[in-house]
Formats: sequence, structure tokens, C-alpha cells
Amino acid sequence: MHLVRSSFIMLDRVSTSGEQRLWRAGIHDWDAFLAAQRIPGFGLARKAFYDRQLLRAEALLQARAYERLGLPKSEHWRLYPLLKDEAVFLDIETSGSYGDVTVLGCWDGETYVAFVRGHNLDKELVREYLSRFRVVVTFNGSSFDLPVLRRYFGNVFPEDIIHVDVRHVLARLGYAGGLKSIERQLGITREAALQGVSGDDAVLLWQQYCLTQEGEFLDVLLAYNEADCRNLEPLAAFAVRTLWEAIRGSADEQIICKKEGCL
DNA sequence: TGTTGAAGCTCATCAACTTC
DNA sequence: GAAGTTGATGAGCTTCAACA
Repeated sequence: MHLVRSSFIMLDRVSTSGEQRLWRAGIHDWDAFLAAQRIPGFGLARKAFYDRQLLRAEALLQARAYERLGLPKSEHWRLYPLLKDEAVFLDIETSGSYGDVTVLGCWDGETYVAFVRGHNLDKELVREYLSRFRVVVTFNGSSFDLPVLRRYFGNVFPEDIIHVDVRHVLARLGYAGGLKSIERQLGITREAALQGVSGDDAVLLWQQYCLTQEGEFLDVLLAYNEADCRNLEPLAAFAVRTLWEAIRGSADEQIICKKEGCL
């Protein structure tokens, strides 16, 4: 199942409910929409207008211009299965003051890279590193990590990069709470030494490292940050798969319900 | 504490459909 | 073809939640 080519919410005046109406009508992807002569609820002029929009979207998809598809930000997660091999999972630590970055951690699915203040937390290094990716995955990054990085560096992200904030995807599935809480709910574990370490502890670890210059404090901080980054990968996979099943499932349920006469 | 997106709500508007 | 009805959408606003 191609999540993007099954999506219709990039069309003008089509919301998630409109999209579900199309699915219930048997229009499961762009090909089905374009092949249909008539679609209930859409006039001929409107259908022709949407045909043109879908053909343009198909061209953008082929050109890998995903950011121009017109998907709302809240639905960028639908691009994740397509781009997961080009994703970076990102998490930052600060000194405790808003905007004061100490560590920027990145996991690309194989390797963990840490940019540490006083060592390699350099704007050009970060910009060059991030330019390799098409998707950045965070937990609550739209409210915290990304604005903080913008304040600290200015813009270091490529213009065409897609941002997926896993927190909001999980929230739509009913998973509330912070990252560690949701990890526990889903059975995602951390090594024993890191269990119980929180964001507040990360601030203390950095302060102790600055005071003593003892590497073990920094090692624990980086191990904590790495776990935050690494665990985003299974969280993102779970969230995207489950939300897609949920929204497709709810459309199918309404079809079954209609057939059984419960509407 | 600062920041931001999502969600929920109301209200006005628009488009499709039905009826005459 | 015109008028009325219905349902969906967008805009604007507020509230909530999460991060360090």
C-alpha cells in the first residue's frame, strides 16, 4: 500500500473526512480516482479539476519534490514509509536555559552522531550532515528541538526536508505523555544504566561535566541522548503503521456498518 | 519558561444535490 | 433554470501538551 498515492487530502477543499468518503466509495488511490467517470459528491467540473491536481501530484512524486505535494504538516507522516531510508532521528539537549544547545544527537538507522558544544557543535558541520537526509524525525520537535535549533544556529535544515513529529502521530492514536512514558507503554526498553534518567538529569550531567571536565558525565549524557534518538526509529515505524491502519480501518468499518444497516 | 502544532469549537461560506 | 436544503470546509480563536 502506497500511503501517498492513497491520499487525497492534498486536494483543495478535501479534508480527512472527505478522503474517507472517497475510500468508502471504493476510490482507494489516485489511479482509481482518475479512472472513474463519475464520483458521487463531486460534480464533473470539480472532478476534472481534481484530475489535474492529481496528475500534477504524480509528476511531483516522480520528481521527488515531496515538500511540494501539498500534504498538510499534520500528515507528513504519510511520507515516512517512502523516505525512511533517508531519515534522521534527531534529539537535542540543552544547558537548562531555553535555546542553549549543548548536544545535538542524530541516528540514521545505522550510526549515531553527536555534535557536542566545545567539540564539534558547528553550524556548517551540522548543515553539511543534515543535507544528506530527506526526513527529520523528532519527538515534539515542532515545538522544541527545531525552534531551539533555529534560534541557536539560524536555519541549518535543507529547504526540502520533511519533518515528522512522532508525538503528534502518537497522540492521534491515544498515546499521551512524554517519550519515556510512551516507550514503556510500547515495551521499548533502555539499558539498565539509563533507566530513570530524565531530561532534568541531562541538564545536571552537562553542568557536572562543565564543572569537572570528567568524561564519564559526558559519556552518560551522550548515551542518554543516543537512546532518545535510536528509540525514535521503532516509535516512528509503529506510529505510522498503526495510524494508517486506524484511519483506513475506520473507513472500512463504516462500509461494513452501512452494509449491515447500522447507519 | 518559551515555543509551537494539534485539537476542539463556533460561525460563515460554498458546492452539490433535490425539487419544482 | 431557479430556489431551497444539506453537508462539508475554512477561518479564527482558545486550550492543551510536550520538550530541556
